[in-house]
This record gives sequence, C-alpha cells and structure tokens, in this order.
Amino acid sequence: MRNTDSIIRRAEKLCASRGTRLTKKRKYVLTGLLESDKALSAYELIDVCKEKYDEDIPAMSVYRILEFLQSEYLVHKLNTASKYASCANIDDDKVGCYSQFLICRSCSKVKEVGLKPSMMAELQATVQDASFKLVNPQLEMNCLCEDCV
Amino acid sequence: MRNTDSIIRRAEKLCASRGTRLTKKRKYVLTGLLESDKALSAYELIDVCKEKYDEDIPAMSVYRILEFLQSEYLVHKLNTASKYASCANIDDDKVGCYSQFLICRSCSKVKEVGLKPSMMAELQATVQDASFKLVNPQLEMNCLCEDCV
DNA sequence: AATTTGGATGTTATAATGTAACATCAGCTC
DNA sequence: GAGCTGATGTTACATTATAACATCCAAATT
Ligand SMILES: [Zn+2]
Ligand SMILES: [Zn+2]
Ligand SMILES: [Zn+2]
Ligand SMILES: [Zn+2]
Repeated sequence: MRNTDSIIRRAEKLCASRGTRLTKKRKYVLTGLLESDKALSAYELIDVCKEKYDEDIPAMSVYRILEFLQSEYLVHKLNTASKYASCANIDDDKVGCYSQFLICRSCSKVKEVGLKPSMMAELQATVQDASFKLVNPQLEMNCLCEDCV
Repeated sequence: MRNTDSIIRRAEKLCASRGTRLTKKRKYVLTGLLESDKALSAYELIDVCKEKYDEDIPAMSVYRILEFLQSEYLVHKLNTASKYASCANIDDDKVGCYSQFLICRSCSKVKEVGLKPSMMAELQATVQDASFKLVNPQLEMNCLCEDCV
C-alpha cells in the first residue's frame, strides 16, 4: 500500500542514511508526485505546491529539488514527456532498478514496470553490437491509457 | 550505400506517389539530416541550411517541414533528445518499420536498429498487461558512442 | 550565545524548444 | 488571367530549462 506519510518517512530515513536531508520543500514536491498517477512538469508541480500547501517555490528551486530527488532514486524524469514521476518502487527494495514507463500521451498517466532481465540483456547486446555504451536503460513507451483510448 | 542524391530522388518519387511534393526547402532539411550522423535540432537545421545552401528558413517552417518529413516516413523525431534524424531505412524497403535508436547523450550521434519482432512482442505484452495501448513502439536508448565514452 | 560554514533556496536573466494565428506566396486548373 | 490549394512567412507567445549570483538557514564549533 502506498501511504504517502509512510513513504515520506521512509524517504527521510533513506536520505538521512546517505547524509542528505529531505527538507520541507523537497517533501512537498515529492508528495505532489506521490499523490499523482500522472507525470507532472516542473511548472505543474509549482502549481500543486501552491494549491495544496500554499507554498511558493520558484521554478529554479523546483528543478533543483527534482534533480535532488532523482539523485536519491525517489523520482524519475520522463524525457519523452519532459515530466517527472515518483518511483513506483520507493516503498520496496527495488529502488534504483531499471524500469520501463508506459506513458499516456494524452493525459500523462504513467505506469512503471520492471524491466525483465532478458529484455535488459537483449537491449545491452544490441547496444554493444553497435559499439555504443548504454548509459541508462530506462525505456519510455508512447502509449494511451485505458481512459484515453 | 547511402548516396544523398539517389536517396533524395527516391524520396521525391515516394512523395509523388503519395500526391505530395518534396519542395526545395524540404530537400534542404532532409539533406541536412541525411548528411549528418548526429541527430539535429530544428534550430541546428536552420543553421545548416543557412551555411550549406545560403537559405534562410524560419523556425516555424522548419518545424512544419520536419512534421511533413515524418509523415512521409523519411525522418524520425527523437523525443528524448528533442532532435531529428533521417530514417536509416529510406533507401530500402523497411521504411516505416519500428526501430530502436541508440543516441549518444554527449554528441547526439544516432544509430537506428530494427526492433526484433520478439522484443516488439514482449513490449506489446507488457503494455497490454498494464491496460495501456502502445501508440508508437519507437525505443530510444540513452547511450554514449565510442568516440565519447 | 555568538560564529562559522556549507547546503538549500531565492532572484534575475536568458537559452532552447515548440506552437497558434494570421498573412502571403507560388504553382496548378479552369 | 482568376481562383484555388498547399507551402511558406511573420509575429507573438508558451513551455521547459539553466547560468550566475545573492541570500538564507541549520547544524556544528568555539
Ligand atoms: Zn523507479
Ligand atoms: Zn490517458
Ligand atoms: Zn527509420
Ligand atoms: Zn558521442
């Protein structure tokens, strides 16, 4: 069960164990993403923080906070959408492992699914055959969700 | 062998057969992409057309031309990079089939590789299990090329 | 308690990517 | 030539993102 408060507490401990801090504003941004089943842009997150917490966070800060949350493996950036989503695995032990993201091109609803090792291996092989090096195996799939089909 | 002129002639015929026209400016943009092994942004293409053909094409037109070239299956948009690349299969009969793109995050060098049917099937299955519908199976992989590692 | 210090945040300006709305142009048909 | 259609131009603006520099704040040290 993804209870926001318990996830936030877990995230706080994770950060503490790494010597970083989950500050109030960082919590607001993370909570905004946790409580959304859609990926949100930085500017949408500004609006969410204003509306739900009456907190004005400038764009620059939101970008920095998102970068921090990514570095802590709490949030993913979906490059094809230029939006951000909380990691579906925050509350278990798979945090940081590789995923594919099904992204609704219409409403930005996102589902994060683990990338099968066999798939991962195939992708790796293709990349190596082409003399490239895989930096980040995150797969983003251009989809429509069931509400939008 | 990817000879620009012969590809352009082929592209002209393709367009003609569909009742569209490969105009001078569309040729310039397509040629710019064909002769680059790196994906280019719309604004980089403006510069290329200016430098190589002394042709000033406004941003709006370049975006429209890129959209046209995509609709003719001559060009791909790489969403993770916000850049564009000519289709590696223009000169054979695989035009329009599904691909994965290895994109160097450092220099934008791109390699387009056919997506194996088995992979395609696995991806489809994952998407369906999640009650999503796959709109475009294009895979973009965040890589480093051999020059940039 | 006051000081120091480094990380977090604020401010301002600007870059890069992309689109909407409306005007004009160029090539074809009649 | 008149009229039509698709292609291009113009202007304005929206969205996403970063650089550079200033300030704040909380925890540790004195
Ligand atoms: Zn995740
Ligand atoms: Zn949707
Ligand atoms: Zn292609
Ligand atoms: Zn490279």
